[in-house]
Amino acid sequence: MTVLQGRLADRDAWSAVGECPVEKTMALLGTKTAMLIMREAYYGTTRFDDFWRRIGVTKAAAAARLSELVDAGLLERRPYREPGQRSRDEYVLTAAGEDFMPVVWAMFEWGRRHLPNRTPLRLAHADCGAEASVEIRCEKGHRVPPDELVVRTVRS
Amino acid sequence: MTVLQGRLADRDAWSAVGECPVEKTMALLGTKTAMLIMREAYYGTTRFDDFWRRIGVTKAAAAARLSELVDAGLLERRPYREPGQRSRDEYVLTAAGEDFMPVVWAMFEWGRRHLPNRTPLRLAHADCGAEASVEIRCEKGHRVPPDELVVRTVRS
DNA sequence: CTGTATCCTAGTTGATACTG
DNA sequence: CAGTATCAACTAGGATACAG
Repeated sequence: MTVLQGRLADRDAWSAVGECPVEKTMALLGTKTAMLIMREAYYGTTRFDDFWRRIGVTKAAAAARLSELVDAGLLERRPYREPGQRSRDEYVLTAAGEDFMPVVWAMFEWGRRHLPNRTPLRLAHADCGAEASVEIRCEKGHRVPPDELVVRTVRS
Repeated sequence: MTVLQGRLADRDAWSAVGECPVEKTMALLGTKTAMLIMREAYYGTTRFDDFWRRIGVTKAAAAARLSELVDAGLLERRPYREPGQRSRDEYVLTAAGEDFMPVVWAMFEWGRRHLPNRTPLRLAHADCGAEASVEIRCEKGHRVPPDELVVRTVRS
């Protein structure tokens, strides 16, 4: 499958190189609740009450994860005011939060295809109506199959 | 951002529709160790001893996660024999395991871009040498930006 | 090299009650 | 509606020892 290329002879040294971004990302977002909050945000949810009820977790869990996601810069608290109500906060996606979409939708697609379920939900491209999914592509636009993907080092 | 389309008037019902694949995927693979095992498998690791040492977890944790990944069908135990040694098992990727690549590499790319780190590692397309990343595309080949992605229901 | 067994700690979550 | 505060349950993971 994937082949490692670069200057490091000792494969064991790779894991230490700069500390893996996968590991750091999991440390930050590797909980069921955080991932589902992001899914909800992509669905368009912004209010606290909608988050915890739609996800099906307790308010305590939702509040803890929401705060972490705000601190991590994926969501932003933005004040809003319903007519006749006091000002409250809603949680809106930041650019970094939108950039996280491939992770969530890649999980969605993998689960949809490889786990038993009957979800009628599909990703689609609004502009042309075709179904969408998550793929690995190179800068030249080629689709990159597993056996053509390599991990290599770049010199700083 | 993402807009929900379909026949369901009540947004609260969406989360219940078929049970979300993201949630199921997280239940199965939502641990740091499982995700790093998949990363290692993509790096080309197949031996038990390499897995736990390169990932930096205990043998107990690695063994538990490896068994789960085998049960879930992402990895397969395959007997091999070193000359003069008894037969042992190695862990090799299945088709379902390869399909999981977009999840791991999407995390890799997000972490690399949005978390402080100096990893010199980059994904690349072996055939043409260009850098690679994970993107959302529709069947017609259009790149789908966040605001053009929708989730809709299909009738069974 | 490829694990298993045991004990212990830390983090996530559920349940429930309370506040503005 | 939008949280906070507690407490208890479960699980992942580290440390260590042992085994084929």
